Amino acid sequence: MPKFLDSLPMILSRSLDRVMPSYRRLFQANDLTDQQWRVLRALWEKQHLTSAQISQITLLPPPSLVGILDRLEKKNLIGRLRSTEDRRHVHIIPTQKGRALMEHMMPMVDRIHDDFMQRVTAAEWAEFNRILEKLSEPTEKRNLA
Amino acid sequence: MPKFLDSLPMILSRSLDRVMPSYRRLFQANDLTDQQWRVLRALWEKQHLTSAQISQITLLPPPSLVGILDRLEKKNLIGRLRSTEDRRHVHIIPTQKGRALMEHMMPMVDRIHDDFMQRVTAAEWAEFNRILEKLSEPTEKRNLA
DNA sequence: TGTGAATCATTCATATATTAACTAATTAGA
DNA sequence: TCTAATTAGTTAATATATGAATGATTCACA
Repeated sequence: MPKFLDSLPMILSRSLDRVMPSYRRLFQANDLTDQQWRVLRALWEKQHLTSAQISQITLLPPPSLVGILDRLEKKNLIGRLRSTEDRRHVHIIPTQKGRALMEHMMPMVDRIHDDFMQRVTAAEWAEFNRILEKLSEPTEKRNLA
Repeated sequence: MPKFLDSLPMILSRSLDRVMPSYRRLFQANDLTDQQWRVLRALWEKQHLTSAQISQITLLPPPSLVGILDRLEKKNLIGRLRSTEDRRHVHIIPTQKGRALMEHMMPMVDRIHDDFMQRVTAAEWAEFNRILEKLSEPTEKRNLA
């Protein structure tokens, strides 16, 4: 008798609802939404990404990404640059101001992450990821096994 | 060096993105959104809930719930009934049509859940829940320990 | 017993999610 | 080489999320 609250979607949603506020306080203090930070965070690892790549990394659907990039551009945190080789691609590049904000925030974001990690052992974290992967592994991949 | 994609929010978001499509196909076949189904699902266990109770159970924020209830009411799946004892409360009750839809869908929703559960052992599922609870336990509760 | 605090549902403004469709640019193949 | 199929980014329509504020009630309690 699976209870509603113990279903996989509800468990994951509830955890997200509990985890996000710690991050969101920091984002709001820097006038960013969760999603806007995700885009900057993706650009932290690689300063030169196309819109499609950012969508893949951040899990933000392309139609949403358009508005998010618009607002980041309006705040002068990123720039859009249409590719010359393949004119369908648009390269996203952080501005000076964007890089400065990222450098300001990254240590605090890492700190929040570390605080969560301290709640469990390294073995528990590994086990958690292993089971979650089994639970949510894409069906296509499963059929190959 | 915590990588972006391995952060708790991204891991949970990615899993949700992978799990939801299985459910969403069923919801769409019955002309429901994820959130609209959540409300009906809550009314499955208890056919008499106030708006605030539904918000707590479903994790749907009150401002969102207003519109969701509006649309369920327009589809004649639920009814709103203002309480006589405390006129601030609004009781939400499934209609005949709503109950019929719930009874039609519940077995299939349970089936999807069971399919996910078959991916892991009972021990793994328990361990998963235990670790996730440690990871996302509210701060207030943690301070009491 | 009156009055400020708390509660419930709601509205408002803005940002994002979802699905379908559309445009411009590129590629694949007959 | 020319057209059909693909791809990247975008627009459109509708639904939901988030945070602040409001209106109507009810509660706490001096």
